[in-house]
Amino acid sequence: MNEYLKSIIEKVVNIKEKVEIKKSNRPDLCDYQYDGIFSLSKKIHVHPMDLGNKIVEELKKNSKTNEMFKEVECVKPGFINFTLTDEYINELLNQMITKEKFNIQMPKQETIIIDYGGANVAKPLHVGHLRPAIVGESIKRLLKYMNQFVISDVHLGDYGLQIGQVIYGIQKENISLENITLEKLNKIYPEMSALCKENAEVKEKCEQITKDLQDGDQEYQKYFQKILLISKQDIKKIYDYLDVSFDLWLGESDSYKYIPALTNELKQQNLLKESQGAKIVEVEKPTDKISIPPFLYQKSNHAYLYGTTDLATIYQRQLDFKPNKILYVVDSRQSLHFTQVFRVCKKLPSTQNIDYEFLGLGTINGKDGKPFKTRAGNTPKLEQLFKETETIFLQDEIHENNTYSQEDLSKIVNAIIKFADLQNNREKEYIFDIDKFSRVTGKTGPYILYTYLRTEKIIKNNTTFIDNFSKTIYNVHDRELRMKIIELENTLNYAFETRLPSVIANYLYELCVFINAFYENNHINNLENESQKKDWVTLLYLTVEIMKVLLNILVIEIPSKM
RNA sequence: GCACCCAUAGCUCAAUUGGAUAGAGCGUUAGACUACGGAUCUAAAGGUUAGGGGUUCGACUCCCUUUGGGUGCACCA
Repeated sequence: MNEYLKSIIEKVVNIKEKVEIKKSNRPDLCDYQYDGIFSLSKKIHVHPMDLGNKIVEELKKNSKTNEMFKEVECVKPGFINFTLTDEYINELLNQMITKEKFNIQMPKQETIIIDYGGANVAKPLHVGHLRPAIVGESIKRLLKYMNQFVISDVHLGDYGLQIGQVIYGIQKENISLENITLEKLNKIYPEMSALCKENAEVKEKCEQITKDLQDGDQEYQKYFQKILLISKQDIKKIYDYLDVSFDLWLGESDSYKYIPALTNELKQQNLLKESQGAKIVEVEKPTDKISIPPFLYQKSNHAYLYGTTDLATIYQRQLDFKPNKILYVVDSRQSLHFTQVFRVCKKLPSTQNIDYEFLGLGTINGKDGKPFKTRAGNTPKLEQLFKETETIFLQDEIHENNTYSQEDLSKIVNAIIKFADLQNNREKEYIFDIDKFSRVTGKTGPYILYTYLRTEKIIKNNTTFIDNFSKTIYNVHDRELRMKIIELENTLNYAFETRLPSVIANYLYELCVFINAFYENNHINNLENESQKKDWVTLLYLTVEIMKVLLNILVIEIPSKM
């Protein structure tokens, strides 16, 4: 459609212009609109109304126009309105149902590394880890669906001060290597973290342990390996529950062996500078309006920092995978840090050709608008949160006579949490209200699942009917649902470009609203007209296929019942 | 102190990146079940898009400014 209009416009005005037909926001007037007339008319000094009419006239000369559009008109300066013919809508739907991936045109393939776990070893996953996991997994699936070659990396925080603190705690309490357990780790970390804040001497000791560990101290390495093993198992358990997976389970510690080569390259480029005993890289540009502080590469005690490992990790990835892009799905508060890291990368020959994207996440807040805490004032652990969600969901009297398998329950809990999270723009913070999210009415996971299941039931009862669409559309609800389905390509492309799973979540919700309206007003089982029945079953079949794909991108699995 | 982000219906959020009359859910009010899963559907009420100025044919969207919130600014990650 865009290409077609573009060719006509080029013919009329004789200049090349990006042409995009948008979905109309005046559905009473038309299905689609083109609103670029004003800027065009300014360029060639013609009145917008005259230009609009001229383009419409040219369009109407072409027989293709009559096949596609029932109406093409310019009723107001600046706009051309398009209304599709039923035949053309059905033609598009037929292509969606017969061709692979709904006949969506895919962007060109690139190698993309996506970094989104960010869990820290030695502490249990809490609410703060929920968003990076869900949003990251969803973006990964979206990119894969859009034909990208994607490699995901959990990038564990496993070599920082917290390890030094935990090792210090273990030694202090005389725990032997084989007696280290998850419970003990979960207890020691917060204790030592607090202790370091009030006791400078202890903090210094922990820093020294961290440094020695990084330098390869045998004793500390043994502890580290054990902690890593225990902690990874625990982290994996939670990610498994969330259906979140990674191609690479690397961490900060894995990047250490690349630091010498990285340091070499920095020296070759003459980028390392001394400052107050530490080594830094200046990242400010002359064009900057604000000042960006220098990137801290190495501490004055010669220990490395998370920025160093971030750089070394990029260096490693560049060697292993030659990626076109690296995406970071992390807390927005890390924005400045990554600006610094990316700027250093852009100065180094081996990493400067990679595109870096910082995909920031807003925080999850409680009902009071402050960061989400339990009643006791702690950040809730994810395990607790899942259990609580389950309880709240089952409390609704609707479920009184229902029993759910544990498998279905966990799928429902996942749907509740994920749909709530993903429908929000990832850059903004949002209020976590589990009572609201668990409700079966409204814009919730359960509503989506309910819609899916009742629609799928019809198809299961009528499978033999699935076929191509005839040329007919039967009523307004029917047409609205078909129009919504046609929007799929635009939606996926937009979500892909913006890296916003919320675009998909919102589309899916709107699709459900149209399905339910269709469902209520059009009763398939009573139909005597076989052709119409076939059309409608086929329509619902296509809808369900689309829902399956979108739910998968949103990391939501479908339970056997609701 | 400097910088960045945010402010939209009573509440929680949209608005395809500058287009026509700013849309949903919850809540409120009024309707629809001898029908494929009523956990649904059909409607109504609810707005000076925080205030003020500017750019533009056109501004929730861009610029300036005031107010109110959040966040970040070198040896934590």
